[in-house]
Amino acid sequence: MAGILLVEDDPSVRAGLELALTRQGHSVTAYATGEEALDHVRSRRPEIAILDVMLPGIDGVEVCRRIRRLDPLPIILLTARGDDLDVVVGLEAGADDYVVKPVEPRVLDARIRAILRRLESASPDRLTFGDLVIDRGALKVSLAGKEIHLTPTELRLLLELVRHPGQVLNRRYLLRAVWDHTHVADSRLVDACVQRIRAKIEPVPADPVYIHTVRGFGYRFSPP
Amino acid sequence: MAGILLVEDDPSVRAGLELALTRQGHSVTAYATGEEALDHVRSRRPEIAILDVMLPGIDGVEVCRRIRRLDPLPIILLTARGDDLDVVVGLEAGADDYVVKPVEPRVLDARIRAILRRLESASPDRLTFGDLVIDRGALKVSLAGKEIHLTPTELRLLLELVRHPGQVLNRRYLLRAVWDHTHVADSRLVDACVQRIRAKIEPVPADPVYIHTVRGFGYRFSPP
DNA sequence: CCTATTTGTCACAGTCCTGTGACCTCGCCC
DNA sequence: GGGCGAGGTCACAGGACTGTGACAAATAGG
Repeated sequence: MAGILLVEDDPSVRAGLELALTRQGHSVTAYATGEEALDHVRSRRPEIAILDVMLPGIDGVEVCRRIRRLDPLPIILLTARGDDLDVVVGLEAGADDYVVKPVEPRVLDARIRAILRRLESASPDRLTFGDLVIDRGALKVSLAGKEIHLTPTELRLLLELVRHPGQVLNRRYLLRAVWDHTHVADSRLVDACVQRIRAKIEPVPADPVYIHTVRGFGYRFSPP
Repeated sequence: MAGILLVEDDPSVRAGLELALTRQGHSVTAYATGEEALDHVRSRRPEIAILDVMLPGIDGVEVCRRIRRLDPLPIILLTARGDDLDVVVGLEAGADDYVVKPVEPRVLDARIRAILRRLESASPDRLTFGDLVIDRGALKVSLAGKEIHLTPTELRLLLELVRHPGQVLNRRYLLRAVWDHTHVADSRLVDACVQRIRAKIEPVPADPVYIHTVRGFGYRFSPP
């Protein structure tokens, strides 16, 4: 069901959690280090991340912060210590929950489901930005009530921009997120695609209301 | 700030939590029973509810279920027992978090903020220095509420300075950090760029408030 | 197999940005 | 106060970036 990213350096704990969560019906990918986890977030976009705090190299809290810069996905921190200060620091770093080991798999599962449930209800399938309505369930976009036809790539790019409203996303990021390519950096692909979307959704493409160019950095979707 | 509904039957615990949360800047309404809490949800629509599980009359988990039928507001369950089964049952009942008493007020506050943050779905990566606001996610800079346009290089330099508030950064360092290292150290490049930023963000560029010159060393960003 | 659609690439033009050097001003030290 | 060196200011030409339309390759559908 959910694509879970699990990071835990202790092999036996890792295997145990992976097995337990898989049994609960989740699809789990497990790593031992933060670096691998960050790569995974960049390339595979999991639904939720579970990070052990004590990791070799970059620690879990720092991984949490870095993931936050990449993606708003929910994060559960896992730790052997239940120190109050740790909890506060972890949550301030952007984590959604902080769980003390050892944890019963069914408890972890319940917490995962609680967070995902909240996320579902908080992010409905239909998003409205002024005249622009994006139906993520039906994969339909309409402007002022009239349905707009977007091609698959255009739709993926628009959805990716919309997932981070107000944030500037650079071309490299978008190339990785929308196209799976390990593309050359100086490709005009993103520009061309943005331009095509603008032609369809912007009343005045030359003076965009939704997708703004941020020279030297990338593009930003922001509600009008 | 947030309208918190607190339900706890033990008067001393109730008073303690109410005080602590109020001190953290929340607006708290406290009750001793679930019935009162449900009335409050119906009439006042709080932003978040914190429920003790052991309550006279309707217990906290049941209150949680009934609130869920009324309103999707986030709920934190509070309990003296940390039984795994209780946790699972509580979260299944629709709670967003489950905290075991005794709880440090700052931990509770951190958990409240984590949930509210998730709900607002906004992680405003914002820095504020007096009138100057720098949004690192949106890459927007504003002064006294009015948006300022910075060019890419100006923005990179400002961000680099802001990353080390109060520290003097020399020109060589800035050349490496902001420009690629292929530039000669002995140029007016950094100065010119600082000057351009000052012209945009300093009320009186000749008497800078944000970016200070440290003769013979470099520049220092320090909040006013 | 043919056609229509979609997608990646390219060239070009316009706009905006930026590094540079010259020159000026200021602060500091004697 | 004078001299010196560091920093401020400025204009401008070259360069970097992006928008745009055209086009060919890839793909899907009939």
